[in-house]
Amino acid sequence: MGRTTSTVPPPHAFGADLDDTGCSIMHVDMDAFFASVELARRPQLRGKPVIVGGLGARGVVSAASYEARVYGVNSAMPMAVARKRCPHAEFIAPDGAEYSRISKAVMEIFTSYTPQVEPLSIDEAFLDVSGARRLFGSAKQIARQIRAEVAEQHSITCTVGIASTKFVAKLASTHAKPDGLAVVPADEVLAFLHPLPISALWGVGEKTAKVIERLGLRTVADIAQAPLPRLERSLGKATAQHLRALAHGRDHRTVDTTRVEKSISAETTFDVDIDDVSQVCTAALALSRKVAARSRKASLMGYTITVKLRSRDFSTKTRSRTLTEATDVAQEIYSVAAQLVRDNVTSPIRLVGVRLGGLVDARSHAFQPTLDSGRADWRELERTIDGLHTRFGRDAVSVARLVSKAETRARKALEKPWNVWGADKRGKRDDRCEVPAKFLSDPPTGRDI
DNA sequence: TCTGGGGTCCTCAAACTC
DNA sequence: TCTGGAGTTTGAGGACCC
Repeated sequence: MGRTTSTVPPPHAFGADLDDTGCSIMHVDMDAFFASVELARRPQLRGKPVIVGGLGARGVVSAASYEARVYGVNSAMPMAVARKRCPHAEFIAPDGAEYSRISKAVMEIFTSYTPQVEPLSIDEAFLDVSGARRLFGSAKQIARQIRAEVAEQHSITCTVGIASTKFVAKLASTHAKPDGLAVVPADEVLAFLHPLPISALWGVGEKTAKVIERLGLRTVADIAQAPLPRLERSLGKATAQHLRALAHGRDHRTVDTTRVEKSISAETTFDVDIDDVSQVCTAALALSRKVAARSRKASLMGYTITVKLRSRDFSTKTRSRTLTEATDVAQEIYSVAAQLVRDNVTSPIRLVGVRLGGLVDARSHAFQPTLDSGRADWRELERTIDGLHTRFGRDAVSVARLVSKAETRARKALEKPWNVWGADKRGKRDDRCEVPAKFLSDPPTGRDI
């Protein structure tokens, strides 16, 4: 979200009124998306600097309005720094559900012009409009209509880059921000690309830029002219060939509407570093539940469970284990994650994460009950809890270990079996959210639940 | 200034298989 | 049956993206 380092646009080969013949790839990027959504629903804040991000001790900026950027506030910046630079800004915690809702609605506008839409993240997408021209006009005309519709329906602005390839379209939108439209004509691609710094290339971040600079290369033109073996020695074969192709304006990737998720993860950073393994395990339990619930919602199961541990010095350790059967059961994910945590926590931890990888479609992948009959029971229980969360909200049911003492006290007054296992308050079994009979008479036990 | 969270992809080395 | 080499798989770490 606007994380790309701003570079000086080349003086030529780029603009809103240039020839778009042969340019059917569009990159649409919402401007300061999270901040714009907040401004749209709180118009009284318009004109004020708005900063969206984690408000905790270790939060960072997720998005800053352009008024805040004037003060040097950018995304990924520690919130403490943002507060110093722009103390009078409006600071808002992110509302992921609302951003997802608006994102979905905006993507629907895109698909009303072409089915060839590849969402890249919550706030940007590639569109291939080659098949939409007869109906809606040139790429530029389509871009203008899309921008107008997004602004009219959601009171937020977006920027569109149009080019013959995805990479150049993306660069064009980066340079046209905010609230802009830019075309890079097919025969002007090299004139547009070559003056840019190496960091403009997709895949060149801080580390790679340093390696390339050590070779004495500064611009995209330098990469295009450098001997390939020299690049390969420093960057590895794949990266060198990739960057070299981009520097020559070659990008054969098409707009891909069939991207599938490869992993589902959740992580959390503690307000203070934790050296108590059991506390790290408790966090891992909450993360395992989150990952499992999301994988069930997406009808996915995974084979590989990875735990990520970040220490005080920011060094990061990942440890994984691959199961013989795919799972979407929190209890299974957690039992592996907890073991990995216990085996690998040797110093205070600032971040713990849990990832489920090796994903397969749960609908075409039969769940394998093992000799341990509890496996199917746990799955059934967790599916029931999913239903309760959908109907009554995420606070309706939780795991005792994850409920704070204050909440526990508050719940004492309501402490009846039906409050825990999903029946209604009159004590009747809920026929729409069936709870496994086993757990009504014999709730699950175990060290961690 | 002190660094979130959710992802993907690449590289390298070790383990495994043939 | 043992052994070495080549190819494949897996795990770990790092870099990058938004």
